[in-house]
Amino acid sequence: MARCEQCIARQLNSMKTLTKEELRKVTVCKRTLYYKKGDVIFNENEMLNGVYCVREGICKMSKLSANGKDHTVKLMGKGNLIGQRSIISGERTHLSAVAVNDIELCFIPKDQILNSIKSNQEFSFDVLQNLAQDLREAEDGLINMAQKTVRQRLAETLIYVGKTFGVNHDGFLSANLLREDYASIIGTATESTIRILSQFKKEGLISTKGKMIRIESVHELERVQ
Amino acid sequence: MARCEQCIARQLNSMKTLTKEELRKVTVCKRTLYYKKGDVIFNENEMLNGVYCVREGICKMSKLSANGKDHTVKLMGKGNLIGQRSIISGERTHLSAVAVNDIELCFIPKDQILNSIKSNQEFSFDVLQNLAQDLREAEDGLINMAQKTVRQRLAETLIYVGKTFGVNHDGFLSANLLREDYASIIGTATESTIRILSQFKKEGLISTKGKMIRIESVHELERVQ
DNA sequence: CCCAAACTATGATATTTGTCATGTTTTCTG
DNA sequence: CAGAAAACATGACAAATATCATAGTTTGGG
Repeated sequence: MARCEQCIARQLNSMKTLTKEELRKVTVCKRTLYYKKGDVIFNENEMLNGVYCVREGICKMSKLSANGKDHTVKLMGKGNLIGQRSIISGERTHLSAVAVNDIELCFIPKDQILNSIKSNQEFSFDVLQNLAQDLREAEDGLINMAQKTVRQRLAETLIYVGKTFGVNHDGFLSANLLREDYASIIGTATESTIRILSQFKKEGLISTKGKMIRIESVHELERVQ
Repeated sequence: MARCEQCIARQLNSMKTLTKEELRKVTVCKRTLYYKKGDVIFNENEMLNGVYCVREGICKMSKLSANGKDHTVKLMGKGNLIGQRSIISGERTHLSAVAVNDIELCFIPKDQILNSIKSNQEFSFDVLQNLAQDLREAEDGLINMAQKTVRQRLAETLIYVGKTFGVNHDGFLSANLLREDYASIIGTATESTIRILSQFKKEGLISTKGKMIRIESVHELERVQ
């Protein structure tokens, strides 16, 4: 059984503030789970029994709309805690979690988290700050959706994906997202995404090789109108 | 000096869980402020020294975009705490707060709030749950912006404003918002908002008298496509 | 109570984005 | 490695929404 004390993912979230004793308990009660690309971790409107800490891979949090399309609210990578909001509010999930590529998660029972929130003030405040950060990001996303063009949102998303999930040895974005995934994030049709990627390519802002995308000029992407 | 123990607004937010001793302290250090319609409580990118508890009136939280328009992320009414997120994260504001009509606020210094978060576990957890709720609302708003038409968003906003801020004796919405305010909330042009309100009027979903709006059928508004 | 300013209203037109159709390329699997 | 499925790509057209122009109506301050 892998020891949580040595987990890198933990350093990236509130669990970095857990005491040694709490970490020992987590090590004992956690379970490591593996999902394949496309697998559903949970659906909308489910009760969760714990949170999932991402150790490897990318997971998308999305909601299905009436017309059958889904919108991706955010991507979760190494260190992100999936289901944290639902556990705290005690409500059912309002988003589904789906593996974008093969992923490895640690499931931590909710009692463990809730107990630490109630007993460990430092942990509790860190969770509070994390939620405040998430809230800010969600509000900023809302504003982007309202005020920016599809072109601008796609440009920003490419930069974000590059910064957050990095690039491989050739400089191509490591997060191997489909055009459809990008469309779901920026809230547009897949065809529109493809069309704009073609424009970006013509304008020299990006280059592609198959489905892979390489950013050629972050600077110019930032200035897209 | 008004005593916080008896304040109705307090019952509507996390401050309902403060101890008598804490409330006494808040009563002493709080200041009551009055703003006129259009007054700015704070701008984007300011450091706050405390939170503002809405006692009366409505305040909009919005962000200015590059093209000079602003987008309203949410409306704050009686009991809402303005600036809570910024105080918790320790960051500057990312939204501005502007009075939509004449309002009365209580300013509470941040130390008072932060001390209670650190020492009062019940209060801290309640704030956590509030943030979780805010996060859910922001994410839902993001999805609505991406998936719904302007017509649907306007219909939902009218229902929301009716439920949240009530109606006057004639059944007209009490929150006396401008067409421009609605446009800013749903993320569209003022003209589009006016045009759709005219459609709703023709379809019998609402009626108007000057700038005032009365919902004639919540049921049908909910079904707008 | 009158007038200016602010707000509401509507038409004409432009722009953005979505939808449908169709073909090509890439990737996966036996 | 072949064939099928999935993903990518692009054109033509439709729909939604923004922008600009212009006019009517309401509201608040002197």
